[in-house]
Amino acid sequence: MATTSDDARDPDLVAVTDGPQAALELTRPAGLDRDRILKAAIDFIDDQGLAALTMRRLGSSLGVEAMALYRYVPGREDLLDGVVERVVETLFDNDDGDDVYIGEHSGWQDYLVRLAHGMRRIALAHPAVFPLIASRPPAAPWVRPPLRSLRLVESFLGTLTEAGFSDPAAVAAYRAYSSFLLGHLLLEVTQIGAQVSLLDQPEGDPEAQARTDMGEYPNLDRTESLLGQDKSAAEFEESLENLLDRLERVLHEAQNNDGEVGDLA
Amino acid sequence: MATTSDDARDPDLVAVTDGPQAALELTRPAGLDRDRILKAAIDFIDDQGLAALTMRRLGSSLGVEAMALYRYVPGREDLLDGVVERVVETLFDNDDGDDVYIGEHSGWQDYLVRLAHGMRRIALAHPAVFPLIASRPPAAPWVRPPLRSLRLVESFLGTLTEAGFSDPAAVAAYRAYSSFLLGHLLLEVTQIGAQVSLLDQPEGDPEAQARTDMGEYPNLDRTESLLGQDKSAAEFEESLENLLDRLERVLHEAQNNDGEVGDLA
DNA sequence: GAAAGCCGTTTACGGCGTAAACGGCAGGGC
DNA sequence: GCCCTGCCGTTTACGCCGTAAACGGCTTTC
Repeated sequence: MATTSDDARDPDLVAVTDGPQAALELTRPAGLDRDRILKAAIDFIDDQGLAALTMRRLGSSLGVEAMALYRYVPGREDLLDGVVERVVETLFDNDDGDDVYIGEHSGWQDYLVRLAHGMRRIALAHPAVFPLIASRPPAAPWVRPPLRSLRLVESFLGTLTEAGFSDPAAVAAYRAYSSFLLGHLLLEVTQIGAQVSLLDQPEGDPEAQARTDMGEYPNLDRTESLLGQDKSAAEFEESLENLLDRLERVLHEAQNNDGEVGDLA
Repeated sequence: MATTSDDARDPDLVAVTDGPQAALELTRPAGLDRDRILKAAIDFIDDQGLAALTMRRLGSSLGVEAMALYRYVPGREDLLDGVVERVVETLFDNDDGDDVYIGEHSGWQDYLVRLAHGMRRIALAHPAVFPLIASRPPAAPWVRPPLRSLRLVESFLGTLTEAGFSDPAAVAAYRAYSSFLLGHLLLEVTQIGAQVSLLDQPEGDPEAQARTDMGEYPNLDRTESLLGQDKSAAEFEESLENLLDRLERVLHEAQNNDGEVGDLA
C-alpha cells in the first residue's frame, strides 16, 4: 500500500489500560456516575467514532436507558464538553512515573517538550476525540483549543515568565506554541482516520481509478510513496525543536538589550 | 473589553460581494441547481452556523422543500463535501486581479506567501465554514485538510521541485506548510467564533465570575489584556516568514553538499 | 409503618435525514 | 391536436434523534 509507518518506537504511542479491569465489565447492571458516563463516552467515541455517539446508544452501552444519563449530565453538548475536559485532564495524572508530569520540570524547554509530548500522547490515544478538543468553542478567546485548561495556561505562562520571558514574549510564545500543537496533532489524527477509513472500504478496484487520475498530476504521481510515508513523529520533534530555538533566540535578544522589546515581532 | 483588534488594515479581510446582485434575491421561486444549492449552503453556514444547517432549513432558504435538494445532491454529507470543495476552489478565481492567483508567481517563496494569504482570506471570509475544511475526512491521507485539492498539492510540489527542492524536501515542506496553515487559521477562526459567542450572551454579570476566578491564576490575571489582543495577522506573517527561512536554509544546504540529503530531518 | 428522596424507565413530542410514491408541466413524435 | 415521456418539486412516511415530563420502585430516615 501507499501508506506505511516506518518507526515502530513512538514514545507517545502507548497502550491504554484504564486501571485494573477494563473490558471484563461489558454491561454492568447500574450504579451510574458522571465519571463512569464520561469514560464510557470516551470509549464509545474511540471505537465507534464521534458521529455514532447518541444518548440512546451511549445509554445502552452502559446497560441503561438514554434518559438515565440526564440525571448526571445536562445534555449532549455538556457531555461532550465533559469528555474534552476529562481527556485533557489526563495530562496531569502522573500514572507511570512517566515523563509527562507537568508539575516538576527542569527548565522551560523541558517543560514545553513534556507538555507537547503529553498532548501528543493524548491525541494518539484518542484520535477520534481530539478533533472535538479542537472544535469545541473555547471558554475565553485566549484559552486556545489544544490546551483547553486555565490551569494549564497558567502554568505555561508561569513557567516562561519565571524563566525570564517578558509578559508579551510569554504570551507570544503561548500563541506560537498552541498553534504549532494544534496544527500538527490535528493533521496527525486526521491522517490516522483517513488511513482506517480507506482500508475498510475496498470497493471495486480503488487502484484503477487512482492510477488513471494520477496521469494529470505528475508531481503527485512521482512523490506518492513519499507522501504516503508517516514521518509524523520525526516531524513533530523537529518542528518543536525549531520552535524552541526560535523562542530561545527571542529570550536572549530581549535579555541582552534589555529595553522594552520582549515581543516576537 | 478584553478583546480588541488593533489593526484595521488586514489585507486578507475582504468584503464578500458574490457577483452582481446578492441580497436582493431573497426567495426566488425555483430554478434549482447544484451550484446554487452549494452557494446557499455556504451563505447559510456563514450566518447561522454549521449546527443550524439542516436539509429542511436549507431548502426553505431557497424557497423549496427539503426533498427537492436530493435531485442535485446525494445527501447531507456530500453536500458538506461540496461546500468544502467550492470554498477551496475560490482560491483559483482571480476575481480582482488581486495577488491571490496561484498560477503565475515569481519564485517559490512568492508562491507560498500568496497561497498562505489566499487560504487565510478564505478562512476569514468564511470562519464558520473553515472548521469543516479542517475536519472533513481527506480523500487520501496525503491530501491534507487545509489544501484539500489535488490540483493545489500538485502545483505546490511542482513549484518547489522546479525551484530546486528534492522530492523528499518538497514533501517535507508540504507537510510543514500545511501543518502551519491549519494550526494558525483554525485558531484564528475559533477565536472569531469565541468572540461573537461571548458577546451575544451577557447573562448576569460575567465580569464578576471571571474576576473572582482569576485570583487563583496570577499569571493569567496579569497578562489578560495581552492575551485578549488579536495579533493574528502579525503572527501569521511572522510564522510564515520563519517557515520560509527554514525551508530556504534546507534548500541551500542540500544544494551545497549535493548528496542525497534533501530531507528536513 | 409512613413519608421523603433517589434513580432508572416509560411515554411523548417535535425535528432530523431520506426512501418512495405522486403530480403537474414541458417538449417531441404521430 | 393528442398522447407519451421525462423532468422536477411535493407529499407522505419511517426510523432515529435529543429531551421534557410523568411514573414507579427502591432505600433511607424518622
